[in-house]
Amino acid sequence: MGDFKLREPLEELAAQCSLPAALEAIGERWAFLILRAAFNGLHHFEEFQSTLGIARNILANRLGRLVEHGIMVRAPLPDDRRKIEYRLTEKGEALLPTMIALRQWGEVWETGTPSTPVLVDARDGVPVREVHVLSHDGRELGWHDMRWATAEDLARGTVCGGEDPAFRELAAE
Amino acid sequence: MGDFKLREPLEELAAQCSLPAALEAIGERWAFLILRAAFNGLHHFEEFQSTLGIARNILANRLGRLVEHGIMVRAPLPDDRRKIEYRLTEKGEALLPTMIALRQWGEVWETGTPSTPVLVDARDGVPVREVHVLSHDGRELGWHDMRWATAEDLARGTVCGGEDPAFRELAAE
DNA sequence: AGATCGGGTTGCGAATCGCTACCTATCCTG
DNA sequence: CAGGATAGGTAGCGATTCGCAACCCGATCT
Repeated sequence: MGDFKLREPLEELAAQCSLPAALEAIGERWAFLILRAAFNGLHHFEEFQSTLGIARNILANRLGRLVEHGIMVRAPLPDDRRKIEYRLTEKGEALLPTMIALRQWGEVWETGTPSTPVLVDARDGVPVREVHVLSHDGRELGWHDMRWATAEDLARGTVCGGEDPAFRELAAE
Repeated sequence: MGDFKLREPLEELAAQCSLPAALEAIGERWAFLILRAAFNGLHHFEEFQSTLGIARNILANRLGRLVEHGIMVRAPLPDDRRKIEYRLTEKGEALLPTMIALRQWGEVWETGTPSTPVLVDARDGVPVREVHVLSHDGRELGWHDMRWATAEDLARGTVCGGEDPAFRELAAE
C-alpha cells in the first residue's frame, strides 16, 4: 500500500498547455505546503510532519513524488545516517514565483492580512513587490490588457501593432 | 451524493500564512484547469466538460466551489434560460499571475516547449515576460537573493541596510 | 545491551474521484 | 402543443486516495 497510481486524463491536455504538466508534478494536496516548508528552511521528514500535521504515509508519498519529479533531492547525511535531508533543487526553487503569487493572492483575497514571515530582499531588507505579469517593456498587465495568440498570430504579426521592433525580434524565432 | 465535506487541517495553518487559505479555494484537482479554461474564454458547463474531459459531477462540484469562494459567478442567461454563464470575478482574474507563473514553470521544467496559445500584450502583440519576484526597486530576485523576515525584523529594520527610505516607508505600517 | 530517534510501511475506515446512467427545465420544430 | 434536442445538473457505484494509528527497522546514544 502507499503506492498510488497516476491519474491519466491530465496528460492528454498537456499536449496543448504545460499547466497540466505542472499540476501533475505539484498539483496534489500538500505538495505546495511541503514546498513552502522547504522554502522556510525545513529539511527533514519529522520537521515536515510535525509542522504540517500531515499523515506520515502521505508525507512519505509526497516527498517521494517530489523527488521523482526532480523538485527535491533526497540525501542521507554522512554524519548521522539515520537522517535524510530533503533539499530543493534548482527546479524546485524555480517554483518560488508561483508560490509567492499564490500566497499574495491569498493575502489579498482570502485572509486579508499579510502573512508572516515576509519575504524580503536580502540586500536591503525591503519586502518584495507583488508579483505581476509584465509586458516586454515592463508595464504591469491586468487580464484585460492581454490576449491569447496562436503560433500563426505570432509568426504573422497580425495581432495588432506588429510594427514594434521588439515584437519582430521575438516573432523571428 | 456530490456534496463533499471540507478537510480541516489546512485551516489551522492558515493562521500563519495565507498559502493554505489560497489552496483551500483553488488547491483541488481540476480547479486550476477550470480556471485556465475560463481565462481562455469558456463560460458554459458543457464547454468545460467537453474540453477538459472532467466527470460531470466533479465539474458541477468544482464550479459550485469556485462560485462559493467568489472566484466565479454563476449567471443564467436571460435570452436562453437553459444556459448558465460562469464568469471570472475580479478575484478570479487576480489568479492570472499565479496561473501564468505555474504554466511558465511547466514550460521550462516539464514540457520544455512553449505552450499554445501564448499570452501577449494586447497593445502590441508581444508575448508577456516571464513572471519573477521583483525587489522594491525592480530587480529580478532569485531565491538566494531573498530571506524571510518576521514582523519584528521589519519594525526594527535590523535585517541589513535599514537606511533605505522605501524600507522605512513600508515598515512604518 | 537496552532505550531512543529518524524515517518510514501497513491496515483499515472514511472521503473523494470518475464513469455511466438518469433527471429536469427549457427551447425548437412541425 | 406533441415530440425531440439541448443545457445543466444528480444518483449510484466501484476504484482511488486520505488520514489515523500502529508497527517496523536500522542507526545512535548511554
